[in-house]
Amino acid sequence: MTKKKVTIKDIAKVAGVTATSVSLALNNRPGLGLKTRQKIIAIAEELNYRPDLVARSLINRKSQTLGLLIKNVSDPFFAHLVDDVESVAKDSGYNVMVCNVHNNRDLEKRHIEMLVGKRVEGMIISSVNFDARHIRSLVEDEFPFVLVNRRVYDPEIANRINHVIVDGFEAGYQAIEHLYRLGHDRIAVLTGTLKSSANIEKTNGVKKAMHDRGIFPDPRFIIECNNSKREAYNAARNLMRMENPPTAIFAQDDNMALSAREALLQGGIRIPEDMALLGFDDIEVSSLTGIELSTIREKKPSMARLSVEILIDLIKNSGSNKPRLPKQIVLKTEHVIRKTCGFYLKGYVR
Amino acid sequence: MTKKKVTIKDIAKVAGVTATSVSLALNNRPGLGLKTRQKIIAIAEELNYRPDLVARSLINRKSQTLGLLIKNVSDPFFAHLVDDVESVAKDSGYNVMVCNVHNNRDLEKRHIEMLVGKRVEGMIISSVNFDARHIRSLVEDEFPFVLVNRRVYDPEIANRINHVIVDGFEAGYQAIEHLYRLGHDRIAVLTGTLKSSANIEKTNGVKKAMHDRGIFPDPRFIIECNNSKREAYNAARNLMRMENPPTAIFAQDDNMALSAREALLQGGIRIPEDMALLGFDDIEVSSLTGIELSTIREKKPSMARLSVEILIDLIKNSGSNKPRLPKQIVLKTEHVIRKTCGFYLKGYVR
DNA sequence: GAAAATAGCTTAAACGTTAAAGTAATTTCA
DNA sequence: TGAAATTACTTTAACGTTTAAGCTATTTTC
Repeated sequence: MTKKKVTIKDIAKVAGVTATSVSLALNNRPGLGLKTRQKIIAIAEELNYRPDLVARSLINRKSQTLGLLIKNVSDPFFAHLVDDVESVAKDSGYNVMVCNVHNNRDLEKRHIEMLVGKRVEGMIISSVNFDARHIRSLVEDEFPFVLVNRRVYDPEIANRINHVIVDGFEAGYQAIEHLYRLGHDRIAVLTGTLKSSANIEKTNGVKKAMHDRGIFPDPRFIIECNNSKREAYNAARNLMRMENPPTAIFAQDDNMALSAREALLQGGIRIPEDMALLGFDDIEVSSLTGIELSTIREKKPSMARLSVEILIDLIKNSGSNKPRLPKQIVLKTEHVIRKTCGFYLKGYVR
Repeated sequence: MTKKKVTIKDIAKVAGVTATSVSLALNNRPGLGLKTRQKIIAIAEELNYRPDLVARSLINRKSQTLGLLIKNVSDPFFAHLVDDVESVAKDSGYNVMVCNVHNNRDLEKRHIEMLVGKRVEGMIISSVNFDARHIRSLVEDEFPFVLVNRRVYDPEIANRINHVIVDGFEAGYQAIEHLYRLGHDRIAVLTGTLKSSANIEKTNGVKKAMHDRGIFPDPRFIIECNNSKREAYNAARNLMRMENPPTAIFAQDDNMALSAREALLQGGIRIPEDMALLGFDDIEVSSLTGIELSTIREKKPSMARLSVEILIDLIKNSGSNKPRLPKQIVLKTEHVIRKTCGFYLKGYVR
């Protein structure tokens, strides 16, 4: 059985003082004589005392903890986000509770309630479905949070929300432009979940770019793959088997791109000779020799860093009631041209 | 400013009852009339009440939370571990707090204290340096925890600790045997941190296998790369530039193997023709077409699943004081033969 | 119809900590 | 020298919940 925890009272008893004095001593606060102070500290050390952060949280309404909601950590994009968020948060003395939400709206809601219940001081949310109700209640409660890579359209709250996103529209637009200039006009797009603003906007950019260039794609070319590897794999396999297949695929994240790549290569399709491939995110794998996926990535400073900084600022100022404008940051993207888009094969042809 | 939270007392006031009644109603416990019960629930709903889990934790000494210590989540091996642990834990109603420890013993200690302070009910530790003091104090406090992929040698506590590990010795032994049978006797080994039991044991297996086969490796062939990509990259580059280089490299994790691969390929070395390469872990990337890293992996059921199950069992029974033998599980490994070890090139030659 | 049981609620205490206010002894300094 | 200030501590209450025990009025039992 777990041994009984040593509390401040146990120390007090041994030291012959009151719990308050122990608290003062251990927290290094004035109002106590040097001798008593040292005695208390020694006893605490001796008894191997560890403060109960739960009790402390309860009384000062702080937890020194941030919540982070993501899709799932085994996706390298999010893993990297977690890492960055944690390291920036740590510099300000915050711990991070990570929750995997798995495209499950109900799970997201439960996790948000759990985090609020655990008194996290703020949240970074990178998982939210764009019309999520629960976000609204966070806004109404004036709970500090920042959306990352997601935005909310709900007009009643949209301009009260802090977010850090990439310019998905432009990225989508330029993706198509890039492929178009490489000579493609039969371009398939594997979209992420269209419940997420990031993917909606990329898709809008894609459509606008196509429209501007007079491309009217086969509707079967725009496939919602929900950021799922399996779905992307299947979609690519179906595409390549069409009687009149596309000549390029733009996958809205690198995971899907790599899965499509597997499908194509296994089907004997050469990349980029037979099919150009363009991803999004520039996860680490994409740069490996033999993979060399052409892709698009956010420019620095990272969404992770920015969002934590905004969040902490938000928390710090959440006492004051001067209304502050929400920070809504849109990061630009940049192309990382490697081998799979075919640029190095033939360059731009138009 | 964050709005004031609705508490049980607020509900009580509105309902004209006492806090106790509210608690009874919301927790669905007997001792209340149906009408009052319904009224209270309605009001709670109305006020958008969310229980304060901190207060609840304080009183029932439970947090419904497990701690998980890993090196860092952006390493796919650990990301996968996190994912598995979380999903198994969730099935039993536990949340998971993940802490990245980054090879930093002090950080590990602080994280452990934080987790204990936050009253996690148990921990899964996959980060610990084999001689870590802090583990000892967990043992002394009879705090429930399970080591994953790590074991502790300290004889005073070694047989009181629960762990789930892979048979590193055998894996290391067989790695060398495999390469040897493929014709190699100049084999370099990129080890993980030798502060971790997992790597120590792999290395012992390696040495034994070499010894048994009369191989006395150039000491410059055994390189501690600390599971670092950069170090593995540099090590591989140095190896290939030697006047009498090895003909095979065994990297003790796939990350290092892939980094070594980069170095070799960039240096014009063909894999496996000029240099065979064998990894460990079988992370997802390793199977991608064009990578096809030969590697070694744990057999199912996964360490993650087993460890959570053991931990939860431990927690459940931590009230009873019948002493239970610690569970110490050693998983076998299996080879995943792909292209980089050269098996498919020439098969075993001895 | 009196004793016993029950239903429906309340009171009080507890979890481990911190904050605010209070008290007694000591020091300061005009 | 004596009022004011300071020091070194203690007392009390609070954070939001749960729980054991208590109370009262009603119902059941035989």
